[in-house]
Amino acid sequence: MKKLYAEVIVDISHEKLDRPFTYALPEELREAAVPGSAVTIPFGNGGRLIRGYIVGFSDSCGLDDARVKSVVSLDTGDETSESKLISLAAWMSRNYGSTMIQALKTVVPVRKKYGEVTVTTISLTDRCRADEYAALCRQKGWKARLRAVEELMRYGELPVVQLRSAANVDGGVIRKLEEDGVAEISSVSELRRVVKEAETFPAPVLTEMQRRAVDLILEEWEGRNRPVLINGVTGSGKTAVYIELASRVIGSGQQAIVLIPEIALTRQTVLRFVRRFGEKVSFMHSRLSGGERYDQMKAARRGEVSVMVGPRSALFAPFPHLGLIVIDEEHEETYHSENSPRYHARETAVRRAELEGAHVVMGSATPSVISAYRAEQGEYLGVTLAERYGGSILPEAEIVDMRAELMSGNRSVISRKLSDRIGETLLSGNQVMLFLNRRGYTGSITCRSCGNVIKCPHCDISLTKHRNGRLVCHYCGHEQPDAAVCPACGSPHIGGITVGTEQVEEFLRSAFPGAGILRMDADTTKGKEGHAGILTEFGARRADILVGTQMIVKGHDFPGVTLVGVLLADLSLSDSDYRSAERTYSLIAQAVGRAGRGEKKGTALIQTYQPEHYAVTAGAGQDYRAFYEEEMKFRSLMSYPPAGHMAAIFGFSRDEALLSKGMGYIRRYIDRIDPEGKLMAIGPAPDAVGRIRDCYRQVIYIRHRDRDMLVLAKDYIEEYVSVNSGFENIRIQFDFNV
DNA sequence: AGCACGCCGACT
DNA sequence: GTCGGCGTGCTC
Repeated sequence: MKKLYAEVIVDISHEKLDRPFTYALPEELREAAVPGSAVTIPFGNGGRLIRGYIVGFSDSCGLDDARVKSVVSLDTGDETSESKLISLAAWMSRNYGSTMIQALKTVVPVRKKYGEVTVTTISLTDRCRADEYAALCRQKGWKARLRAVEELMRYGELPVVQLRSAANVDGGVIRKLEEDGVAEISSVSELRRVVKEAETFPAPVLTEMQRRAVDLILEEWEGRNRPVLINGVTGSGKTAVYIELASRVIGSGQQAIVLIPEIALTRQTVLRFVRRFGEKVSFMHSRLSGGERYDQMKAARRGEVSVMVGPRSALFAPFPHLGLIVIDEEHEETYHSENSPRYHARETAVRRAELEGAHVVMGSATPSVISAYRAEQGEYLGVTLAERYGGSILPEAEIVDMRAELMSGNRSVISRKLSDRIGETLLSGNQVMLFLNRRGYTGSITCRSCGNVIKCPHCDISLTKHRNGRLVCHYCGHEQPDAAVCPACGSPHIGGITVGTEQVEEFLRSAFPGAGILRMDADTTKGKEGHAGILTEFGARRADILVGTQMIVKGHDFPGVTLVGVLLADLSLSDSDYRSAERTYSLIAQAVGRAGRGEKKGTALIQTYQPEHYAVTAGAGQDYRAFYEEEMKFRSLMSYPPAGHMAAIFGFSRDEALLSKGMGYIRRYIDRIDPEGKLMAIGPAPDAVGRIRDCYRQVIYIRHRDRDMLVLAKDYIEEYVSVNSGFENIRIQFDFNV
């Protein structure tokens, strides 16, 4: 029988070792070994035994057989938090079709060069002794030790890493100092903490409705422990529920992870956790340096913090006794990773919780259709928070038909009605928020007379205008010439809509000369405190009108705002993928929810070219149920998720012709995988961005009723690609969360 | 990260 | 000569 080799990642977090090593796999271990298996292997010159993880197998090895060592044993049953994270990585690599190394890197952060991370400190045992020792070193000419002792004497105590670089010595020298009794190394760390000496406050008293939700969830935890989906209208106090549940978990000696979409936009949520749990809270954000991030993870591992608040990546905090994972705003797209492994934090959280016996609680005012579907199927426990906190009433929403506006001669982006309302609101001394929906802005073609959006005849997805002037479908590759008149009504007022926040601001300045106007978009928030600065200004009522893109509708409460205007509400409907209606509903409902958070009753005005579209009407009324029912009809009809399963196969290459050829072969191969023909494939077509840094990108979508079939197809395709030499210069990536 | 190897100055 | 610290480089 042929010899079998295992590719093994060694359990040493160091840049230089961050690659697989080949080991021979003894015959008796073959059966039980799978990718992700923990193994004991000899490593280094001394052949000392360390832990490693199998990431793959091969029956040949590229190097001299004599140099290859053997796997000593398979390690099972050692269920530390770390090894559970490794199995999570194995699951991710399998489920999302990435390599095990990529998955491991995502889950277990690899420590970059030493320098910034301070963990253990070294201190002098006794001053006189150090003096004597220094003299001895001088006499003996022990340069390295002398440098180290002198450095130590200067500070008395300092981090080991710092001493190593300052005195230019290695671990051996430092160990010698310890052996000779001059210094002692203490493992008391100096982790840089993000929360220091915060004052904590008792938990706020829950409302009757929140209390009922908590009880329902606690009861579920006692029994089936399904993931919980809280559908709570804006202002119903989901955060209070999260905090209550987190304190229960912490009270029983466990830890909690709180995922949020983006820290800049959810500052208030983070602050509430800090106010409640103080120093026990740590949070992560993109501005954190690698070292700081590493420190936060380390603090979690040691149990020095009990709550980790952060984006997607915080999901991998290595808590020893994870009890709860909260996913706030679970519908947000930032939970879906764009890099391999293209994991979804929601699914991965559920999997991690399963592995560690923890609970998952997610919440949203506008749940993703997928989660709502799972709740409906009983896979998740659905909990509803229907009332707004403090009894404040839902705003009155009105839909403005922009087609009529155009017909009566108003070609500006702001309707007369909205303009009038803005005037009234300013007069009464209240504030206005104008939300410009810029999703779908990239090149879709809308008729301004009838609201028709040009769609693909095969996919029911908006066509996108390419630079060559042709209209292209990103799903199936269908192409047609640009239209001069609307195919539905014949109007010549058809084309891409080009409106920016700047134009809106200009319009407002001329229409309301006295008003204070703030603009918030990618341009004005570049600075460090960009978001916070503008929001504080507006919150302090130093301006009357806030104009902005998506970012202004998320999270913030401004009691002074009584009017919210949504411009181009339906623009996101023309996003070229099947989730465009979901996104549109969510944006409109959130915008409407911003109006009238205080005592005063609010009004929302929704301007649209498609006033009868269900995403618009349901969004205006914040009627999730109505939206969901309609949307599920569409998804079922088209077998789009959650009615069916869908995956994307991406191909990347610098050679466009080669890529097209290779993807064409894959497409034909897919058609042969399932003899029943139930595996549907569309494409290949250029990806949403067809080329990045001279690397061409194409995508094939596959759909099937069962997800297992898609995973099977993935395995087949991977095999196909690895045995056919034509794919050497094409990178293939899978995404199971399209 | 941790270990061995080889270089180089110091001491018998 | 040879002993031992110190820096370098490699680990399947």
